[in-house]
Amino acid sequence: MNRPAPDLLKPRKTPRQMRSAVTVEAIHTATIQVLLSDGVGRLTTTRVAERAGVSVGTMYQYYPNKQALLFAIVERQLDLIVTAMLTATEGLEGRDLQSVAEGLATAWLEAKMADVVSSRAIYGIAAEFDLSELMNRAKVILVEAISSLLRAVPDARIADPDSAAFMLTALLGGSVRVVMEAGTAEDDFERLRQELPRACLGYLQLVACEPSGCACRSGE
Amino acid sequence: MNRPAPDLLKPRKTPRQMRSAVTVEAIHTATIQVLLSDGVGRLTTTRVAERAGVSVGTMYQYYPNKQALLFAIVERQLDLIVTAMLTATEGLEGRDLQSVAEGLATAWLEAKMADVVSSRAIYGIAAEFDLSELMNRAKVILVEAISSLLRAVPDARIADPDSAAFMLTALLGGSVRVVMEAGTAEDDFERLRQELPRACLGYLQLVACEPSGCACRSGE
DNA sequence: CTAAGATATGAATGATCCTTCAGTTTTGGA
DNA sequence: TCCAAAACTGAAGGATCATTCATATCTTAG
Repeated sequence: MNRPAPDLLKPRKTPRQMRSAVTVEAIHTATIQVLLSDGVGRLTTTRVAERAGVSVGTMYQYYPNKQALLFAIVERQLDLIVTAMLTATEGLEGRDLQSVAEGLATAWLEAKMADVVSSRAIYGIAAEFDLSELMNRAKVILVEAISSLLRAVPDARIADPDSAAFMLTALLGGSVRVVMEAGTAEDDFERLRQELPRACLGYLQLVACEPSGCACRSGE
Repeated sequence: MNRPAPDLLKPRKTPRQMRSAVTVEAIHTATIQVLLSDGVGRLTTTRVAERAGVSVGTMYQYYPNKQALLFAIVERQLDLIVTAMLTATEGLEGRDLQSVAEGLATAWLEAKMADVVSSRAIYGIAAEFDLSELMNRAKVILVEAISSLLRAVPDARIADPDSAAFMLTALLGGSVRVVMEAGTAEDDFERLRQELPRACLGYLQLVACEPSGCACRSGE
């Protein structure tokens, strides 16, 4: 949809003085604010600069164009999520099926909820620019980590850990996204917090059962 | 984010002659095509008109503005999905838990896959304009239908059918969306087709188990 | 066949926006 | 203190776009 040369998307220069670091940070948060209050379609370089208390030219000193700015935001946010999930999986290594299922769900929810604002903002960018490359890179890492985590579950043998991991990321990512985009109904979030861990557990129990007769042994 | 007077979003007039009906249809499909090839951000009234083989003015005879055009597209697509799901739930009334779970999953997949193009296009619109009202209306209908469907399952008592229905729509809608947006990898679709029904079944079995001791009786 | 209504045209308008760059201000080391 | 590098400024260029409206063409009832 939109695949410009990659050099055109990287930041122009890194801040050397303290003040410019502050500026970059200001631009960063201003972008997210504008993204939320006005939407991607109304996100303007001028508007961002204004909100950041900076002139447009300054913005272009750090980002070669608007898209680069947005990509930087996405990348940072994606990194946050991925590392959060990676540390979560580390902590779950070797735990039983129920702990793993619920651990993954709550870790994901926590990571997303920690910065609902940024998360929601990113969903907006995704529509306008082609983020599939960035997203896929993150997805691959996650699927791999979860897959090996599933292999290490002591109380269950999952038939196809890769498929299961793939499906888990789709379930986690998708459901949270849908609910977040739908609105701010605190009710819905509460339900999600309650049901998402169950959904993960239910799915894992099922794919763990399949090869041999089902017993649904896991903790209950 | 974007909440204009509703009258400004309704079509201006309905075609009276055959030729205008053709025109409207052409505009409709052209919009989707442009949406896919260029993205929402590059969707231009001129571009749409060109693609439809029509002049810009013609477009404005039927839609008061660009947003109205996009809303019309979304509404139509949403209707398709909802009615598809409603007929599916009708057919599942009274069936056992496994049939219901798998029936819902495959119905959803079928509805979305039937017109991947339009579905994907809509995901794009969602970011730019506030579709939460339209989406919510559809969601409410679906949740209600699924909830009552769950109540009628003979071989299981679901503790909180409303929550379960809510969660099911989130799982279905979210996972399919995520996979569709990620790219066109046929592999992923295949996995989804295989795993989504299981995910639904696993979740339902779990929430059906909970109140009293679990036995995981359902068909296997 | 004809007029009235329906439909289509597309240049012009006015607005918005991204990006640049010549010039100014600030910083930090010598 | 002084200056070269680093940061910052914002008006202006150049491009795109949504929307309008005066005009032209088509359709159909009578």
